[in-house]
Amino acid sequence: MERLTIKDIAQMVNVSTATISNYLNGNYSKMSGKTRNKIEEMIRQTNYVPSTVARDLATNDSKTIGVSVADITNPFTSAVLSGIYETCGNLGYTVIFTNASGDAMQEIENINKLKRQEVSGLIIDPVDAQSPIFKTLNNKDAVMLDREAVNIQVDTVVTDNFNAVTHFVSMMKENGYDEMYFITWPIEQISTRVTRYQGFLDATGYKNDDHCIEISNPGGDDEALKTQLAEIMEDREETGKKIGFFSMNGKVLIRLIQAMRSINKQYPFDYGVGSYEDLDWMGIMKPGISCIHQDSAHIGETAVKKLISKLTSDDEPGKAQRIVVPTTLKLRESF
Amino acid sequence: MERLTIKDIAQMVNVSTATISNYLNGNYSKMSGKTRNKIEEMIRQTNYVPSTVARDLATNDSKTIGVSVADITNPFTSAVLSGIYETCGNLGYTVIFTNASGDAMQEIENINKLKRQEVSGLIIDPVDAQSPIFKTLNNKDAVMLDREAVNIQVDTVVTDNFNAVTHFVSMMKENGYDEMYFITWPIEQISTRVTRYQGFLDATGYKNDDHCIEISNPGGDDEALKTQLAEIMEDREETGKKIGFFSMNGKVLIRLIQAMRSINKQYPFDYGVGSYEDLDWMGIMKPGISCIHQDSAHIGETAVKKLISKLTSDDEPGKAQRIVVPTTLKLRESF
DNA sequence: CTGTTAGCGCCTTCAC
DNA sequence: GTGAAGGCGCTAACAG
Repeated sequence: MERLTIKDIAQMVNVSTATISNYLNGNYSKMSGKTRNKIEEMIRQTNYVPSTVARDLATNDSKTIGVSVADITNPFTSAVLSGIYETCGNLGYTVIFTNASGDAMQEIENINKLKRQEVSGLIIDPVDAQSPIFKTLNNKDAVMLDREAVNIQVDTVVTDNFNAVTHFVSMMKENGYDEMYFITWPIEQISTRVTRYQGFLDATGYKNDDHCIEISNPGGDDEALKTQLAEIMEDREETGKKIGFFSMNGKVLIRLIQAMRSINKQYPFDYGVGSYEDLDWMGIMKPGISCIHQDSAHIGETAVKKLISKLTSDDEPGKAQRIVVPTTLKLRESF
Repeated sequence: MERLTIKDIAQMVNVSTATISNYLNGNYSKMSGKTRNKIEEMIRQTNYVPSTVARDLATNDSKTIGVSVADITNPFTSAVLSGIYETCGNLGYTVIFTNASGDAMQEIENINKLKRQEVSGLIIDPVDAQSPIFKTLNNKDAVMLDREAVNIQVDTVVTDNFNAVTHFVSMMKENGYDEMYFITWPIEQISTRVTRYQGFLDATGYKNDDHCIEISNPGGDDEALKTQLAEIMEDREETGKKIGFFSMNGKVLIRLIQAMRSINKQYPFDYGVGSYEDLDWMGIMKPGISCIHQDSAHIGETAVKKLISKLTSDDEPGKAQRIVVPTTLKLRESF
């Protein structure tokens, strides 16, 4: 993919490679306007492009940041990645990206691979924030985001899950819902799920997990869910209580609505719903879905800025920080 | 991010760097089992990782493929990227990724940047397949996908847009739709849009563009669309014709449904709809949306395989090929 | 202003 | 089996 070297064009212009190098690095003060012009001309003519790998080797700085994402297929992730990419570009960094596809083992491999690539820094959207691999990270050159470890070792950018959910669910309660349910993929210590659930508990005041419905994420059939929902709804008919559901994310919401539909229940008449995550289709659903919106691209941007500021400063980073990014509410007609 | 070098561990084990290098490259036949063990042990102890950039420079082969995507935010794109990433990983390649965010200028920059990075090969999901930048590509080390140029210069992996749409729209006609409309973002010579539209024309037999509705993609307000739809629907009431719409993609479909709803029209009663693109929410829409499904990850996989087969073969690639990937239909209740 | 000269970390003959 | 030495393309002092 490459051909000419700095030496070639040095010969052609009849100067030393050092001068070309200086030209390449914008040190124009170190050469006459004349040679500068000649170099410029020659580079255009020959279509010469310097080798970044040689440069990286020489400077021992790749100006690339390695990214490991949990699952690129997730809309949240691609938005984050988009923010990361754009911000890196603005700051003169390249991104090399790896995808764990939701597999914690793959994630470990990815991180090792990135280290081998001599990236200047790491941004990680973890599958498993508790993975031992993260203990090997240095807070000087890494940032994590979204899911967080219980004792964070590196700066972590997270969404304001707790307050967002507390606020949202409180609103539902104010709207007269007597009984609320939190529906989610298995919580499994995953910080985002845990925190959203805590927000739910905080708003509702429930002391046990009777109002938490976990569904398996692979899909599978939802018979168990249907019967559980049927019972809840039946109960409602007897007591006349207004009941509401808060879904941990868009995919779970889809499952909920499908299951409800199969037992002939419609929101917002038979039940109220709200969801974490703001997806475009939520606006065109029969009654629109009220939800919590997080600015995913901004999360990526924040992570990059934090990382690069650490990379370019020479004082030690100190204790790992938790950087929280706010959310906004999108109120529609689903409750 | 790096510390030890090959020299360091050579000293520690008391052999030359060449031996270490041989070890690193699996040339175990070139050393005694004893030294091999010592080296292995030392590498584990010291946690030494060889520098890829030095290796790349020395071998002049980076084993990384550069990817330029049109817009990472598009679900199609992230699925493709996921396929690309996975396949590259299996084949021992790293991917470095750039995102044009739908901007043709940015795309040009990205491609130049990738070239500078000395990638072994390029995979491009173009914003503008006609961009002059693609004339600079070599069919030996590049593959394009999705959108294609009128005269392709490099192998291009595309979806079977024409047949998919022809087939789908024909089915709608068979279901009794007397009049069909194709709704789309501005076609603007973009091959995927052009081809889908041609499939539509083929199925319907329309000779002019009276049944093509273009909407602007930024969003904006859809007043024009609403009045246009209102007229069409009014006409329908007079003539009693059954009318159907085919949407070029999921986002356009959302706009269509929203506009229809604002004039109080519901599918499948007042009109029928179908769409290109299969998104998860289409299954939970009031009546489910019938659509055309494309296996995006498979497109990425196909592109990678084609590329790597070219990179590793030493005969010239010859004329650029068009590789078409099939689609499947998902029939639900929207028409 | 311009050229010389060491490296950067690894690979690869080519002798020993 | 092992080591010495040159080189990959570029940068960064240091001289001149």
